[in-house]
Amino acid sequence: MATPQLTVDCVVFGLDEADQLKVLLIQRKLEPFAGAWALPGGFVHLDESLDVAARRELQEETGVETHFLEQLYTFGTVDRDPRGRVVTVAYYALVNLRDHTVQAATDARDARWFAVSHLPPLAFDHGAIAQYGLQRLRAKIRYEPIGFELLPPKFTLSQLQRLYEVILGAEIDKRNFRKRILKMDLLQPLDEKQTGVAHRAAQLYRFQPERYRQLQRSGFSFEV
Amino acid sequence: MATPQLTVDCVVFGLDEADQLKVLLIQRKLEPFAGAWALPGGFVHLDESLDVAARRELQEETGVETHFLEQLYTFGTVDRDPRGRVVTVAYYALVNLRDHTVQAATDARDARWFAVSHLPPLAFDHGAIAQYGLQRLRAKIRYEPIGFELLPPKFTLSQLQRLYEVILGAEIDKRNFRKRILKMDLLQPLDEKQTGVAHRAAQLYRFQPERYRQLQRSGFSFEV
DNA sequence: TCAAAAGTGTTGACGGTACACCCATGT
DNA sequence: ACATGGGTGTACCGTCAACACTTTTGA
Repeated sequence: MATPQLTVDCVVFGLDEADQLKVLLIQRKLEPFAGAWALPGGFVHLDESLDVAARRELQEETGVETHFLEQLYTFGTVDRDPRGRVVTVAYYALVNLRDHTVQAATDARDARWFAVSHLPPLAFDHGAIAQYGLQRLRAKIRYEPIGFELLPPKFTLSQLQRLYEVILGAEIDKRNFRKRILKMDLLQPLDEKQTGVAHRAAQLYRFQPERYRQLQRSGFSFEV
Repeated sequence: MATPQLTVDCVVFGLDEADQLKVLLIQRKLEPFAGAWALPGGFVHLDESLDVAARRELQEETGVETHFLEQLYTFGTVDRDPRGRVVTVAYYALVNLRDHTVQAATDARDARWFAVSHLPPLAFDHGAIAQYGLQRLRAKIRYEPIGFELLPPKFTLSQLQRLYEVILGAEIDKRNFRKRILKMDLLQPLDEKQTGVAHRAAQLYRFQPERYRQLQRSGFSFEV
């Protein structure tokens, strides 16, 4: 029996040096939509699971590897691909952009980071998929500690706060934010401070995933 | 290029007369898993979107039509179907079971309601899918007014409270529950009372979806 | 010495939780 | 008259939001 073809697509988010939220796009070489920007993705092979396919396509098309990859939604309207019936399982990923900037910028495959607020027109229904991913990110960052995936392993509380402010689009009170976050006991203060800044150096912290899982089991729920 | 075949499956929830949470299953006629219980579902046609396919399969296999149908997750491990590579887009649905009891029970296709706490062994990975659906229902019922989909159009506050107690698995204080729910201004008290009960007749209410959408736009968020 | 961000406590308002008794109805 | 669930108000406590000044560092 004939059923639709199946692809995966990835909405990859990163924070740039200026704390701006970015999405990773590739420029299509082939028709349809040759020359247009699109989400990285492609057909699912018969011998790989969906998330393996998503990671493979992301690696092949952009060189990016990510720790955090989660299924977003499956898009399956009849006319979303002019080549015929293609259903796509969309994923979203969070990466520490500093690790990837150079690779993506110099990449022969022409992958680039775009500010979420200034995405170019996208191929297929990828514009809608990206918006959906952003919506999910905004919702999920409030009740799961996934923001840390966008930061380097060692970060300051101000970096974390700016991350929340950018993604949620709202200012947050510094003292209250610090109290809330530190009270959760999820961050480990390191024996290091920020260096090379023209002001008082900030304490560096590390997120403790093990601690989070432990707290989760005892009924704790993350809330920002 | 060969890609996986695509099916849809539905986890349909209903509340029975004794306020027990039930799931609708069908008994398979064909191999693989002939004779085993399974979620209603089947292959996606080339000319129908995913949610249309889900509704069609549900209707064909059980006679049930539902107002509330939402995508759950797409399951795509390589070995989940012995026939070959099959990816399934799972949906969950909520129905007012009283409307469907007779149909399903007398249905030639052998569809039956099972208590969520006593599901038989299911075909494929349908057991895991059903559990995932239950988890989603438990989470979502707290922050979106979807519980009403499980009740008749006219219901009492006690019915609603029992619904929450059964699904969340916790007792709720009657006075606080009523205050919270009524304060939201989502329920319309009707000019009718419960009849035929051996105690004081309860006020009947109707959920106002229009009102909810209106409140949503002004930033209101449902919380129970 | 100046600029720029780090760091730190208290108070008041509000919302949530705990809790017990009388009422209406059918048998 | 009795059994069964329907319906109602208050007081306390804890949590969250608002808010401003001192400290450290490099230029």
